[in-house]
Amino acid sequence: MRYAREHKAAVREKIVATAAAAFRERGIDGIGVADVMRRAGLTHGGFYSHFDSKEALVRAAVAEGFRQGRLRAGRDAGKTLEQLVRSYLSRDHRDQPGTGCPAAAFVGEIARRPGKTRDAFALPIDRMVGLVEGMLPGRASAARRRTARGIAALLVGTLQLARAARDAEAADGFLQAGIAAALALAKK
Amino acid sequence: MRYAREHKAAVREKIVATAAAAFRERGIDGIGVADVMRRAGLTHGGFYSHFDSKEALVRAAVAEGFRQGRLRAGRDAGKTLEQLVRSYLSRDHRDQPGTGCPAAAFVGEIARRPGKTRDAFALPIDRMVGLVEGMLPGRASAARRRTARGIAALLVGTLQLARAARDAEAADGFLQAGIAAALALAKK
DNA sequence: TGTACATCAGTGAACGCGCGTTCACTGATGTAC
DNA sequence: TGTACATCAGTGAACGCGCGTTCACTGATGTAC
Repeated sequence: MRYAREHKAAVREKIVATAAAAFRERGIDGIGVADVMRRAGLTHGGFYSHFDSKEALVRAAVAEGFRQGRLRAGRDAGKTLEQLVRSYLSRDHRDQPGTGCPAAAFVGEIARRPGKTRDAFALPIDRMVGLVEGMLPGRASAARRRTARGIAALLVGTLQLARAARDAEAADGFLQAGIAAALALAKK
Repeated sequence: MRYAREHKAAVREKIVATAAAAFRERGIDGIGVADVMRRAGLTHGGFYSHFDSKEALVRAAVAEGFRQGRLRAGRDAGKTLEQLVRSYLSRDHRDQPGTGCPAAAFVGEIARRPGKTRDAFALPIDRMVGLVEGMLPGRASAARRRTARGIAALLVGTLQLARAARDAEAADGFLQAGIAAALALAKK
């Protein structure tokens, strides 16, 4: 059946948004093309009229995840660093990877992906560091960027360890430790 | 052919050591049973006389990785925290994931693994935090453990971001930032 | 305005491939006599 | 000490399954007349 003018672009957007959530929840290799299409309410055969390959979808989904994510420049620019850190290292974020930070979700897999996929990851990471940097006191400098990178790495590492933890004490303990450490670094 | 008394245990150990490296290099889902056996100089059919399933090997390999790893209590207990941090966040460690820290290698995948595998990860993480804690100044306390957790998360996050980076400036920049941040946290 | 045709997003069966796992078999060595 | 047999780690073909990808087909709608 033939569809109206903007139908295709809307469907593509739906597939990308579905994939962005599914990949973050289950890992890139943990979700197949057919799974994504089913979640989007379609059949898998039509996938290749939207994308050249699964890897092309992965690239689009990584970018889309950062666009929605908790560290979106637009949404978070008005926040203080403390608000951002507490939101990032919240139980809610820990328990909802599908709508959470793609940096934490993908950082472990991304190094094994093709170059173009790695590029789609590297640029938003730079923006994430820049966002943190902009919230730090003082003027822009190499030292401020260094601190921002440290805080970004701390956030990503903490969220992952909290998600990996087996008991509530450890899972909450990492979140608390991450918040305290991030605030300490910000004040230096 | 029948083999001498301790042959089987030695072969099992070889399979586990091979898997511990291969899983860290390529990810758990990135390496198959047949790959591991081939790397160990065997054929895949014999695998199941050593392990009940691939997941049983994963558990053994995770534990083995921590036993060899850069944060082994025995090897690193004499080091200062600064020495440990500089070794952990070295270019060498970044570029050699196969012989590197299993915490950084597996933390992203482990949450999606069965409970027993997650247990095999959680215990060594506790030991890793304990090792860092023991290197911090002051007496044991909730605050000291919190700082140790923050430093552990920072190390893991930094190593992963450095490995994911696309250019040398970012890859080295994260390592430098992680070292500076870890030392700052330790001094607090 | 009404009709015939072209379009092409979406369908669902099928492809080759690699995965984890199973199994009948092999054959060097330990054990029983 | 020498011989026959049992053992069982390792081999390699085969299993079902799900993956990414391809393809002939469908049919509602846009376009041409």
